[in-house]
Amino acid sequence: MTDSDGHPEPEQIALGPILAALADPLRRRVIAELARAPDGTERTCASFNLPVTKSTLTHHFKVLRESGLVRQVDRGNSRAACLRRADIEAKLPGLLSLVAADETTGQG
Amino acid sequence: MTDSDGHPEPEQIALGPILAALADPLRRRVIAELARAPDGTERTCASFNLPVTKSTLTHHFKVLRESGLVRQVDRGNSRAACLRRADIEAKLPGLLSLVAADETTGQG
DNA sequence: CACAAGGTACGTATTGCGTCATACCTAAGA
DNA sequence: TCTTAGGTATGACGCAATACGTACCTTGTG
Repeated sequence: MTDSDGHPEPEQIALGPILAALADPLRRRVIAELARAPDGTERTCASFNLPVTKSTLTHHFKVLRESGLVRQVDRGNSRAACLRRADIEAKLPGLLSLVAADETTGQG
Repeated sequence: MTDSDGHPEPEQIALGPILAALADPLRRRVIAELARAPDGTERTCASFNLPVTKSTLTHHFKVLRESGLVRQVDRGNSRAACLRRADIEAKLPGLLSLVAADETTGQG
């Protein structure tokens, strides 16, 4: 066990929670933006400009974190979220490409 | 428009409804079994032995049908469901492999 | 210290989803 | 024709998920 601060181990990443997390349009938008960005990109929760309040934002990122899609690291003042690209690609190869290529996930 | 009897055209198949459909464990189990079977396999709704009633079964297959995952064709007495493998693979390549390979989708 | 910014936790309302029961339809067989 | 089997449509119920407001914590800055 490394941190397990709500983050599942790479082997514990399962299809069910991942699909459940990606079923929500807002969460899928977050993953799509992260997937299109270069690997290792760190972004704060608020930087995605989702049309929800702070508490709802926290809820969505908790789902993303507990599903294993993103890792949240403390950056002093705020908390940065970065995509667990390698872990997901190892367990579910090609999934992130599908989300990234989805034109429905409008960023405009 | 061909049939469009609740079946979306191949171009209309979108990631959102597909993921929403696959988020449910019962529906994912159906798709997993169909994906593991040879292409063109036709199965009746009841043949999957899902632990739900008839009406719930109809509901789930409606979601699968309207998302574009399966096509339901009238077979006189009953209605056979078959996986729209080519259509899905064209829009979302690799997705069916992930569902088929998921060991969480226990069939035992 | 005071204050603002970013997140979290708790409680709560509301919506959606899965589930069922019932009633109805169609096709095949006795 | 009657019965049985497989599906569908509708309505209702319960639970989970999304959403919000509020309060609170932490870090950084004035």
